[in-house]
Amino acid sequence: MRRTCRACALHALCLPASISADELNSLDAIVRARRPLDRGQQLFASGARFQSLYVVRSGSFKTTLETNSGEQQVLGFHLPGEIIGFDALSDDVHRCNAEALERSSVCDVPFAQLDEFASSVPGLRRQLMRIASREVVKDHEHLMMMGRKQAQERLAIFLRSLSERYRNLHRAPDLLELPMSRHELANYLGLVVETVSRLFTRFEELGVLAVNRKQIRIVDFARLDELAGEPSPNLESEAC
Amino acid sequence: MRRTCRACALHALCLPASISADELNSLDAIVRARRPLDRGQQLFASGARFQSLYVVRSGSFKTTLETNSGEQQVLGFHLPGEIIGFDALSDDVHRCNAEALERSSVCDVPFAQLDEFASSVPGLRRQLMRIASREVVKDHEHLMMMGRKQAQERLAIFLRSLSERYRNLHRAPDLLELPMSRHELANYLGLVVETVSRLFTRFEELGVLAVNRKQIRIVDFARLDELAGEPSPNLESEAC
DNA sequence: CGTGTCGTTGAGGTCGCTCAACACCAGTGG
DNA sequence: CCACTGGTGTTGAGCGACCTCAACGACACG
Repeated sequence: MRRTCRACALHALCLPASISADELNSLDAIVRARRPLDRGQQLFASGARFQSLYVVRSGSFKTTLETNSGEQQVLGFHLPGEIIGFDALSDDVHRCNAEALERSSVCDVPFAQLDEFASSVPGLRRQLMRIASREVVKDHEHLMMMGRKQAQERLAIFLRSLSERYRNLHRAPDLLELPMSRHELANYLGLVVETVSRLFTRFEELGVLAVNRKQIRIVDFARLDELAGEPSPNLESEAC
Repeated sequence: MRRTCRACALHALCLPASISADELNSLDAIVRARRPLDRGQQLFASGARFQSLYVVRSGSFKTTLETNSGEQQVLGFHLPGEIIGFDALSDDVHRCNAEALERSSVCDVPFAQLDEFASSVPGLRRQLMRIASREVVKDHEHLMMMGRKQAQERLAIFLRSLSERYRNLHRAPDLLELPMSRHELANYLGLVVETVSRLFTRFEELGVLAVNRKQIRIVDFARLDELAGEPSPNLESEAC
């Protein structure tokens, strides 16, 4: 089960990006495997002491934040190659919950050792900051979606972005197997589940998607872009 | 105009936190002052090449993201001691706009030199990650507000949080001098300006605030907490 | 088959948006 | 001194996108 970073398919997306072969071996010595988590199991909980960053190796996770009134806000969904836990670096306590959406496995990267190692490897140091920064950029886009977009655009933007992430993982970008429930998706989008359900129906009627429970096929990328509020340049709107 | 980090009042909040006196001098050699910006002037624009992180020294800034349809989303407001530019570390290009809300000054911290210096100073390295992580935590809270809170709660949460930041800066926490326009505030909260205006009126009628244009006085902190959706423990709601 | 979870659909209500008018203030120029 | 202007903030009326509530259908699991 334990494999080396070198042999890992996620190599280029992950921490090892842009470090040498020698250094890769040292990193391998730090990274620990972890027994797979089942659907619904927590990787860590808000308030827990921070020790490690986690890299999704297979499956998927959601991170959530609890309001003081007990509701949850889904902050993000995390696919293989993505790193979870950066919010905990601020004061060594996890600030959100991370939960497996399906049977999933992670690499456990003890931060103290990683930081120690990074001090001598500028490339790794840089990559760490880069990934933390990407988290910020991702959140900013999420914020823009929540603040300025209406329901239809939100779902379209989400599907497009998920498709893009699938492409980066060398999965078919038009065949989305949603790991999250409608409820979790709606929550992430700042909507209620009924609205999302109606949108899937509408998108199917428009010939943009083929929906079968959690299997979504994107039929018309150009129109999906339009629905996302980004009129594709090569396809003029019929109104003009 | 140019002052040292050592003499700076923001010392403890900023990058120098938890580094030694010697190291502080080295940091001083890196940091460059910059001529003050007037209200409306941009510190950097989205798409610009990233060279420096900026620390707000006086005044205040907003960061914004532009949608593809040309609208803006305000991502955050930045008070003295706060650091702007972390979103640019992902690929050395600024991913948002930063604009002065009033006459303001910043410290310019060239990142290449900072990173170089940080390699030999574990405390600084750690502090850099800490601040980046705080940015993530802040965005997560903003997201929760946008996703799960209604208008009244949003404004109350914002005012409470601003008051807290004032307290950290040793300013009176009940006397808020809002540097942003109603429009910018509404945008940040994911609302329209009319809604925010009505809320200020309502909060004043409720005896929670005293509002005079951009000068806001918090009259009743406990009730503001209630409006923020956090029933204060020592003050039971009159309904029970 | 019953039970529970999840997703879909319908009917009705409401919070916040849209649109429009007006108040307030500062700056400008006669 | 006042009129004029533009920017900013407030208020009112009406509407609509999304939420709420409720029922039902589909599927998994015992």
